[in-house]
Amino acid sequence: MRELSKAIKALSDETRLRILNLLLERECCVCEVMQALDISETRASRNLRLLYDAGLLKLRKDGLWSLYSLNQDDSPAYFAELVRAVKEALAANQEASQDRERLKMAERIGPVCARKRPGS
Amino acid sequence: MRELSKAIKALSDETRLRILNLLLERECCVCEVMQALDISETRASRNLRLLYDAGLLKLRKDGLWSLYSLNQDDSPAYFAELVRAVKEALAANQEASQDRERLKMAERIGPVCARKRPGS
DNA sequence: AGTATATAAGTGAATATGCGCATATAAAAG
DNA sequence: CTTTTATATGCGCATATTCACTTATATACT
Repeated sequence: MRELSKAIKALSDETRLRILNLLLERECCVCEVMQALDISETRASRNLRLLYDAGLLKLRKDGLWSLYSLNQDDSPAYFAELVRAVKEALAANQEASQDRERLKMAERIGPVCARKRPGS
Repeated sequence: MRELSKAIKALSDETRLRILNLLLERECCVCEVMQALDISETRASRNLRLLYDAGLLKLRKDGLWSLYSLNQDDSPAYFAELVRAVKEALAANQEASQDRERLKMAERIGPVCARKRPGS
């Protein structure tokens, strides 16, 4: 019960729903998330970590990059159901689809460069 | 997005998951919830109200009683998916099934009498 | 009207959450 | 070893959440 409420709590925040929305598209590093959502590095990192700690994400390191993706393997079966329900809700959502569009423009260039980039 | 995160937030608390678990069985009044979960009237009432405000519950009045039940009609389609996912998670949960057992013993007798009852 | 009772709501205290700023960590490159 | 850079984290502040205690509502009964 504790584990379940923790996972749901992790999903109960708008920033984290937007992050999950991105990761439903593909694996992302922190700086791609901050670009696509136009949020600070701290905020992206913290919320990714929180989703990870709840057991919803996998983490893979590649040099300096931390690559987060959905954990679809070694998590309780009902996690997948929760994520599926959220995915369905986000599919029709306008803000979510804008974020998905912006993710296509995001580059794996690090937060320093990302801050310097124009727009969005 | 706001509405979605609000609904998920409503589900992200252990007390409210336990309440939802009861309402998946049947319609309940406040004092049945407080008996089955062994919590205070204030706590039961407040958390039922919160689930109601999130759009997850229906409320029906019968004299002094407030009867809450799952809102399966006029709520967004993805609400049903969320609830289904939670139901699946609770089905296998020990504490949840204990609560369901205790609900069978609960009576519609009002919080005053419920406080006087022995046990649980 | 007056009383009993099921539920709701105001208030305040303890705790938790979300975020930015500054700093730390760690891998790569020079 | 030093510097650069992607990410993580300690700290503090503002806000939100949760709960119990108390009081208010409102229905039913006499």
